[in-house]
Amino acid sequence: MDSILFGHNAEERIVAVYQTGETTMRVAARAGGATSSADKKFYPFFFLSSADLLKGFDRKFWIVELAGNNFYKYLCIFRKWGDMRSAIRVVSENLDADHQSMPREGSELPEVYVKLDPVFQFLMQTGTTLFKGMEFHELRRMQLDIETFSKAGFSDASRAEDRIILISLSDNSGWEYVINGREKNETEMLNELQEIIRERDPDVIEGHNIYGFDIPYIKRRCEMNRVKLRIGRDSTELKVSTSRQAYAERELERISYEIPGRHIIDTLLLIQSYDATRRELESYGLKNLAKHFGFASESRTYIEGSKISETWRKDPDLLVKYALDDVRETRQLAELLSQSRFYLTQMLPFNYGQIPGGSATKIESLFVREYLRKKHSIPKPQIGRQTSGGYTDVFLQGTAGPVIHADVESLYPSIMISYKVSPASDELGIFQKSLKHLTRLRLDTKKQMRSETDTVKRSQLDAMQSSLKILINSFYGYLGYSRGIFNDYSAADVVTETGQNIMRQMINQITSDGGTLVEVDTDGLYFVPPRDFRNEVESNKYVANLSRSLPEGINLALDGRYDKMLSYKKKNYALLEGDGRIKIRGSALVSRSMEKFAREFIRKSIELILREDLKGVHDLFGDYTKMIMSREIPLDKMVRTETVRESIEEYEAAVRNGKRNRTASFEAAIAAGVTARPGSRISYYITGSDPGTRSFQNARLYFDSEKEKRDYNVNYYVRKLGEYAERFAEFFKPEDFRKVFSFDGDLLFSPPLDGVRIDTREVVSDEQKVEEEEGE
DNA sequence: AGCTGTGGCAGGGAGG
DNA sequence: CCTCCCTGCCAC
Repeated sequence: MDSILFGHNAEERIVAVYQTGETTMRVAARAGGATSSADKKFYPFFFLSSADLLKGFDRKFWIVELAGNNFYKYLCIFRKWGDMRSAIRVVSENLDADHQSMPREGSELPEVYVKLDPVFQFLMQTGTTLFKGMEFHELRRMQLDIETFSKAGFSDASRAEDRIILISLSDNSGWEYVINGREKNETEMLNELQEIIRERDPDVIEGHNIYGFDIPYIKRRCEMNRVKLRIGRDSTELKVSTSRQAYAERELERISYEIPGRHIIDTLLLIQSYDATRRELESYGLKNLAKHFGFASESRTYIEGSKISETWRKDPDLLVKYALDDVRETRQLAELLSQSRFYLTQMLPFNYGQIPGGSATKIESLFVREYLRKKHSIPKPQIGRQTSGGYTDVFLQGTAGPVIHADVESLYPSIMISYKVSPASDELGIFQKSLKHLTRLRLDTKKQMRSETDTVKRSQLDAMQSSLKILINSFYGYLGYSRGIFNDYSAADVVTETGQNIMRQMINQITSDGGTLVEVDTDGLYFVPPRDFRNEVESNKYVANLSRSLPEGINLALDGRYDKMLSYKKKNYALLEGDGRIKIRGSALVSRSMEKFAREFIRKSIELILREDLKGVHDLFGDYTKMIMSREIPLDKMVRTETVRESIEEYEAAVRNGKRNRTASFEAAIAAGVTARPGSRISYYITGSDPGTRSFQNARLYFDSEKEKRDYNVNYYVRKLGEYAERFAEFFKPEDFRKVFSFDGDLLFSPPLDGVRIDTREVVSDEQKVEEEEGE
């Protein structure tokens, strides 16, 4: 490569521009990496296991020999970008569809391995990551939102009579602007948009569902109006790259957009990954999110999607206000969700906006970049699997208190550092080095954060330390990751088994001290402390004592104290906090797919049981029975909502082949003629009157507008209520359970509950079972 | 195109 | 009834 001129100086943050002889390439991260030509993938660099593969093409490549004993010993770089069809053929033939897929027993991995981003960034930026040294607020972020007019009531960018009526823009300096379709025709609007983008020169363009709606819509209208959309940093056009993917017997086309020299951030994607673990959001609509996060302004203008065109005719100024509110909320949402991604960009060899969702990919990119820098060969994945996991046990079923929750701080990372666990293939020792470095960096950042008084700086430091935490916690998972090139299953087993031993040691200690264990899961223990250690100060002291018995570098910390705990089964329990609040954990007790009435019933029952109000539980059960029988409960509370993992086509094929059974969710969707794709949420309820009905035969899809229909199967749901109540049978003697969970109907008197108590019992823990077996 | 792991509970259908 | 097997959701 003759010269590399690369981006991100203060004035012009083009990602990379480089020259190879007579050809100049401008690269915006991945787009330059993988182009498609005549169905042959074209990769500018790749790793090789043997240099022989490219014999005869010497003029076309640079082949860099890498040191060490790992599988891929050569790095290959194209010298020129033209005329190399045959070379590409050689590469593609060795690069079948499996080149990055799971290694299988008996099948050899390809001789060619592609890992684009780290190599790219290494070559482009000589190891310097994007935005290095910058603070989030220095980034020029522009928000964009369009409103469209449609006679038909829904937007279709390709329809001649539809058009863009408003383009609202804002940026983080507080600037706001609306390009108004009353004054300009669409061509003028699109041209003005380009002028503004060039003039204000944002680093980032943000929007809610901007990939799914705004950009493609603008792009299509530009084509129809014969306007070139030159909004790249060097006035190049918006780039569209399509990739095909064979999926469920048909081809899906994936479209992605790039603005050379700028970054696109879609807040919809950010919120999806935010909610992936939390699952607390009802909807991903901008207005709902603004309310949820508390930045919806009180004077916010709300207009229903279907009323946009009508409002445009009747009250265009109102629509302008509405459009501005949209960009303001987008700005705040991005502010909240994109900071940690910004700081990750400074650490990882990825472009902002292209940071991968998966944590293993992030870690691996660090390794590959480092190996490249040292010109060292890279390994291929191990075949096999991890065989052990976290230690989980329950010792008590029923109620107990007061209860302490203590957990080993960063259990797996601490073990990996203290016991020097690292993958066998890591010849350069990067795993330990980067894990230690990132851990130290995080501790420093947290310390700084604690002493920082300025709220803006504090939130920056918080974003930084939380992105570090994400990275650090991924190291363990990466060891057992089947597709990780540096994976090492036995190292993963060492980590989990060491963790198990540490937890067993804690359990034995607490028991011999006279404490009572309730539940243990992976790195945390719930227990009633020994008699003399029950108030806050003493609890802290006790946990500190326990911690001292652990190996160097492994620390136990007090995480919480609770007045009472209701222990149901492993990973399923409820906690009563000092202030009266209740936390419920576990899919058997809280689940988003569960009918709302059931969630309510379980939550209320738990609350009453924790407060020892068994008469209350009895009445509650009676009330719910009555409310179901009289259809007093609206339909929306009887609905189950399930997320499906397959399309209807895949489902039907699986049923045909006997690979799976019919299920209510799919049958409801099919009966209603609704499509379902992986990830679709299907809401349904059971109709008819037979209580023992097979649910898939009587499942009906639920629509939001049908709340008042109430045509649900009363008998089925009464039975269902009984099944939910069955969960509580674990907490009573059988005869007591029958007294508490009985429906009095027209009886004048309820059965007396005087002698009824919560029956807390010891569970034979897995540990004891093992001991018994050994004793035999 | 992109994908971190194991452990555990519940429900439902099918078949014995 | 019971067991097996699958799916979905969740804890960590």
